[in-house]
Amino acid sequence: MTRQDRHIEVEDWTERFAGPRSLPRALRDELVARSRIIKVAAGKQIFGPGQATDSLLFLLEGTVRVSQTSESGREIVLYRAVAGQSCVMTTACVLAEDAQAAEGVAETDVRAVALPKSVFDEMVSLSPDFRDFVMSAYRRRIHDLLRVIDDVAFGRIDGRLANRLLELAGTADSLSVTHQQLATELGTAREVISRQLHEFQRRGWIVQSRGKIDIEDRDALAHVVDSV
Amino acid sequence: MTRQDRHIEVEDWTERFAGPRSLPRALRDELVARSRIIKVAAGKQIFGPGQATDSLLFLLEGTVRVSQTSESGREIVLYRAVAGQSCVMTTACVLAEDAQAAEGVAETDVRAVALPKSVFDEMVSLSPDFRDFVMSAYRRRIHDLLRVIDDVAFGRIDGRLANRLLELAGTADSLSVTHQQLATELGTAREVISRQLHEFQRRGWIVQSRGKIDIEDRDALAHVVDSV
DNA sequence: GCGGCAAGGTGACTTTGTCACGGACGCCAG
DNA sequence: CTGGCGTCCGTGACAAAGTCACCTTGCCGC
Repeated sequence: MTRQDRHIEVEDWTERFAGPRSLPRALRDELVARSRIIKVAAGKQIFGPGQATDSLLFLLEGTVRVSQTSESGREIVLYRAVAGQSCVMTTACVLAEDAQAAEGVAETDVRAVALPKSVFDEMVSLSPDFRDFVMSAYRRRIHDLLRVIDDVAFGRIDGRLANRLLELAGTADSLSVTHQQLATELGTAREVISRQLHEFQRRGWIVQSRGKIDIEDRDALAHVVDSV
Repeated sequence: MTRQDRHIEVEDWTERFAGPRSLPRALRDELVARSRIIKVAAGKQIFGPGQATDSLLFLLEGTVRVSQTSESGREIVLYRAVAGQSCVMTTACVLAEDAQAAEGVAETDVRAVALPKSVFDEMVSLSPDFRDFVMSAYRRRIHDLLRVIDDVAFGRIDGRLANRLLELAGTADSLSVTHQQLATELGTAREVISRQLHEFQRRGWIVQSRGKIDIEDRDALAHVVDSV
């Protein structure tokens, strides 16, 4: 990456995250010097237990899946950080400090700004906009976690599964995913997913093939989601 | 409360939460004028859906139980904010902004500083110590929520119940609590709790009477907690 | 074609949640 | 004291979800 490219990137992200109004020129110049743009290939772990990071990541492109693994080895997806949404801070900072079993994995190729903690602190103190951004990021995460708790504690898995299928598919009507991956999404066991998908297929809502699911009846699936 | 009392309170809490070092005299004086000490009786709701608050609470005395209720009416306790611990900010701010189903209830009589949002923002921008305090409060909450998710998704209820019994009892070996209350703590149904307690009693770990549980064998209960 | 491996299927069983009761206890009015 | 009433708790039958063990099927490289 040339120096010019890098400068362009920085101009871009400081305006996106901090707001041009409240970020003094001097501070921005210092940020140019003290941050760097990193790329992570799809599938790589970005943060996780036993991996102390002292920088925070701000997504420019790609999505990061954040999940938690229990002692017994079972896993559940907590949320996704998606570039382009309002909230693009991976909570590396939060989760890395607990030596918890939370980890973040790049789901696609990821491009992000790595901001050292010291710089982060400066920005928080100097830029009200940046501060708002950080606060709303935390709020958003807590909101996501509350949703997970509600689903896991009170939701039925048929509805939760139907929901994930529609979410993961987006506008497409076919998605490549294994039963095990879906089980991990929902924090349950593969057999449970297999049985539910079998039932969905029996009803003609989906068609399964190895590692792939075709959605045949969106409305029926959507109906299951909120019938719960 | 006399003017003198009030001043003492303020001296007290600003030093506790913001650190004397980094809070300018002028700001502190303004805080004296712009905050107030409130009291809440045990059992009263402090924040909840449909109750917009524009001030934040910092606990001086008492404990606040924060729980979430699903559409179906089932409830689960998310965490407790306890005065005297490092983290005493109720997340009214966070949870109130989502019109979510999270609510905070005073478990004991509560005394707290009510800080208007505008003053909160000023303090965040002016005091690094206060900022750290707020950040670590958020971290702590997220940590608590991750624990809840782990328990609900992967934990067995016998272990979770034994854990709550020991937590709620503290050092006492008797606690006044109904099966329904315990069910709410764990986000499950009363019948489930009744059956488990029946089993605990059969094994001689506890003795039940109406609305009351006597702990007979702490070690056995503690062993169930981590056998899970 | 074939060996090996990951994906998926299945049955038996346990644990947890749901539903519909009914009985027990405390408390207060008559 | 007695009859109601509300809360608390017990229980059985069932449904939903998770666990365990083992099997089959499709796929890919050789």
